[in-house]
Amino acid sequence: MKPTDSELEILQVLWEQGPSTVRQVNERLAENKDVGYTTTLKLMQIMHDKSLLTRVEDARSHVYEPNVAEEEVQSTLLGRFLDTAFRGSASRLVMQALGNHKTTPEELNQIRELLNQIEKQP
Amino acid sequence: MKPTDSELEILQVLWEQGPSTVRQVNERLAENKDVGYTTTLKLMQIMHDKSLLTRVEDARSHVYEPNVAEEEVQSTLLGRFLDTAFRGSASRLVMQALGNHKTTPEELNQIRELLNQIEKQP
DNA sequence: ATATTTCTACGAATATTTTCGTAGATTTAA
DNA sequence: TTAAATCTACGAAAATATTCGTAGAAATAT
Repeated sequence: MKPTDSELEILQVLWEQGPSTVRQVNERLAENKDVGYTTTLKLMQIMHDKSLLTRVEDARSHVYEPNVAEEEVQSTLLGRFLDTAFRGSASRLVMQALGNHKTTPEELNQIRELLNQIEKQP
Repeated sequence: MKPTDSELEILQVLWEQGPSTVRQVNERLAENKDVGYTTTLKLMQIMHDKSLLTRVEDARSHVYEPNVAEEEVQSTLLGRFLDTAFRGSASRLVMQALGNHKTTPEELNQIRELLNQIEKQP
């Protein structure tokens, strides 16, 4: 349950646009970078072997779906990232993330609410 | 300026304990995982080639220092991570980080202040 | 009906990262 | 002063990740 970078890219596409064929995924990826069809195919086959994806083989071209939830994967990756890049300090990561990147007032409020909730818990 | 995972581990040690010899770094790493001396040596040599580290060769055993600031590297990695794992949504990352990991009330207040500052800016 | 396109499967080339063995120099210990 | 230990440099093996070519089956177009 530790997708590589390329695998994560593919998961992103599937999370975003739902069940898709290899071609659909490849076309989406090709918008941003140079990648051959069989490359994407092979990766998705590997991901299927690893059970990162499920697929329906009824039709001629198989239709793939993520077999892992976005939040789960994010959580796993975040924990890892927190350790390797921020030596475990969640607050430092949060401050950097808020400082460097645009966030809407609405999102800021959401975060504030979350802070309150956390503080309420004993 | 995009250290690999192993390179990042070494940078962490150097950021934490300051200028160190290969042996010192290796001993620190060996606390957590199995790693041979020459493996660490080779990595640090590579990092020196890439200018991730500087070193003083006066003594018999060279003393290495990071040649990049922790915050810079974190910022670079964070940007990358935000894109690949959270599709660019800083707020989602922040919420997950706060939700999943222990944060002290003090840190929560720091974050709150930061939120206020951000909102104040036009 | 035949040719072209489109698909899967799969092996293997490439690229990248990580690990380590060996050689030779220099210091330290016996 | 010889032996053992410790260091650097370096090449190359091993592990991992990425890319793509080719073959054969099935569908589509001519």
